[in-house]
Amino acid sequence: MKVSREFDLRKLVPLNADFYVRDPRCVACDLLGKVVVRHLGRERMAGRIVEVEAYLGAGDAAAHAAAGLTPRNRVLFGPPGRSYVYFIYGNYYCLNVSCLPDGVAGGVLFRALEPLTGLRAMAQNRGLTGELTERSKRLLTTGPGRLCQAMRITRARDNDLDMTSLESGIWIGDDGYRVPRIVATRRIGISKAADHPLRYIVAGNQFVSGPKPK
DNA sequence: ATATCGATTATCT
DNA sequence: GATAATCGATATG
Repeated sequence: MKVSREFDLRKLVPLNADFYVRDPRCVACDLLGKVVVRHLGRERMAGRIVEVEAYLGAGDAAAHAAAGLTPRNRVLFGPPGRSYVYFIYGNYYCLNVSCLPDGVAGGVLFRALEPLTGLRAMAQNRGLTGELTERSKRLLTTGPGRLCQAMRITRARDNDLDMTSLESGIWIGDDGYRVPRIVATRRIGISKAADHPLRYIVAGNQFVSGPKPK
């Protein structure tokens, strides 16, 4: 998949809030192939979305929103297209985007990106030294904790940002790229409601988490 | 290649 | 006090 050569940040059009006012399952599928852009001062990083998970509202026992509104998860209940960043396992952050209209909970977790620009900075943020090989590129943004570390996304600074705005530091754009094929599987790392196929991956993409396919 | 396990802390019960 | 939308290191086939 040689998208990086063709990638042009200037051709990226931000997704508007209406995009996110839908069932998280639809939003999740349609986010595959879109691009996450991170601005940090002069630093610019971007990666194509290749793996996501949908989290629903009260009916989804695995969703943070299932227990009702709390200070932590309030963004999920708020307006669409905003960043929900949470801290997990004492070490890592995970990035989500809120879905559905204000007052209705739902979100999509970003699980893996194919790095496009700013790979050097990402490697530095991840503490990786040495040459970037095809192998080590997979360690940059493959996995929800990794992609947050690579892009220096933290809850204190980056929770509840408007991801439809170029000004916010994290936004999502469409450059017209369309993914070849989508596969749905069970979600990773959950114990409740684990049997629903709400994880969506770009079939055959090397940057999807888990054992390397062939 | 797959399996197991420790790290480390915010959040909720 | 228990758990977690994880990762990386280590061990073993």
